[in-house]
Amino acid sequence: MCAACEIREFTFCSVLHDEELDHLQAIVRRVRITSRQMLFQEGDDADNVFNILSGVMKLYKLLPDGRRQITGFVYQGDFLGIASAGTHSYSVEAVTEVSLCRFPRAKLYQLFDRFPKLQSRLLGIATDELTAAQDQMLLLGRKTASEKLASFLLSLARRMAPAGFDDDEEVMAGPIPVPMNRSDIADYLGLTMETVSRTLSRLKKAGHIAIPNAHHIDIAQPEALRDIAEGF
Amino acid sequence: MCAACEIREFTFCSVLHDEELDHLQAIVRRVRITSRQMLFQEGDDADNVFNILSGVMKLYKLLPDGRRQITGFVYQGDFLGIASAGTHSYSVEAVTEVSLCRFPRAKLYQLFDRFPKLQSRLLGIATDELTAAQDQMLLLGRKTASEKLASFLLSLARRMAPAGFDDDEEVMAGPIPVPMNRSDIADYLGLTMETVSRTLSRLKKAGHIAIPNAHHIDIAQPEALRDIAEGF
DNA sequence: CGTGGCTTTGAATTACATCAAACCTTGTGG
DNA sequence: CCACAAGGTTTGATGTAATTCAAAGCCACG
Repeated sequence: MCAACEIREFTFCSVLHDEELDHLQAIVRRVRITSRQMLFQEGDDADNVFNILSGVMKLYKLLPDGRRQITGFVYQGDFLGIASAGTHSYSVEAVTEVSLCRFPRAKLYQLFDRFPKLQSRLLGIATDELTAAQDQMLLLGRKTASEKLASFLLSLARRMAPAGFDDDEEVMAGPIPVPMNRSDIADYLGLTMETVSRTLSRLKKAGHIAIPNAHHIDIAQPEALRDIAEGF
Repeated sequence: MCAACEIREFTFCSVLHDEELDHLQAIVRRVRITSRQMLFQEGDDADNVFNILSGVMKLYKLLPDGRRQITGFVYQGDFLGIASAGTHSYSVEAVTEVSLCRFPRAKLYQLFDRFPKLQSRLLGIATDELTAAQDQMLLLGRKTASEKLASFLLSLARRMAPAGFDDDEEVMAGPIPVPMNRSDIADYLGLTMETVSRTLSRLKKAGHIAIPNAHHIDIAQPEALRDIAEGF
């Protein structure tokens, strides 16, 4: 039931009020996907778009010899599937168990006529993603391994931090869950798994972070990490 | 006069027909900018959006120590200035002399109500840019210097090639103008100027390209270059 | 417990960067 | 009209951050 959706206010659905939401309700379908399962692949027809209810997924592109670039991770509340040519230009795979809302693209886009604010919202989302993509280009093209890892950890904290994380006050409440493995992080940052591991070890030795276990990282010195991330 | 605009059919303006175009006409202003002049800078209020009539501009982001990442070049017909937070997240500088149409953002966006297809078009543009950004992430994160240069030259050919260039038939009609300098190319591809120069020399020695002069490159073997670009 | 799949650490290699100098072009003033 | 100054480009020698190859640790699960 969309009207009672627990993450409604964090997604594009929030632009519609209760009775308008019925139109979304009419075309949506909940889907559940287990870890490592593909949602769709590069080249597939982009028949559906999605909204992440819970879990984490990775978007990536491949070169013929298997080199992989992860272009983004999507988290709870994120919109997924804006595609240009009618086919997807990247593949999507679940990092954790994921549940999502699936909308037939054609039907959703038909609603744009009746609810222009839906389309405005989508334009806003696309615009934000574009800004994020430009930040990532700066990271991939010009940042060092330490700067890449620092940037990544801070952005991960923004999305995965347990309640209590406050971006302004620099208060980190406990370790951040790191759902993806070292290989995924490497392919997201344009590095190798080994370099990711080594660089995390160095950040740990410097006292900037703690690593209670491979899938949890504690940001001990947010301010220091931010300086590194921004290249100071 | 918008209705008589020589590049009308290649821009977002094409979604409006003659009388609708008057509304654009009412808010547009032509601007001319000389080479090396800034259009706007990272952090500036995004009060205007632009349409390139002629010339080439570069978009870039900087790190505090001066490292630069060029996130894109824009050419004739390209739309410029989609920004998220109300401020620009990148700087824009003219590579050549440039003339463009300037639209006050607020006024243009007001037209979305009356002409929803304007907004659809903008969403389409944002979507295409997002796809291009993902391709560029793959390039920056995972391609070698040769692959980067091959990709760049082919994309440049698509935008700068003299009439007669046919993407399918692989017919290259004469040398491609290369308006940007080696340093710009380097900052776009995440390399140094020297590596760009060396790599071009190697492509030349291999017979894939000819370099009549620093600002013109002839793609002698498009098929070979494409294979390199795609990582085969 | 043992086995398989991550992750970490170590040693050797390499693609690209850095530092440095020579080599054009192009424009300018004598 | 030529010399030469300035800015960009190319080429060379050397350095290094990150990769590659390899092995050892560390869990988690049956």
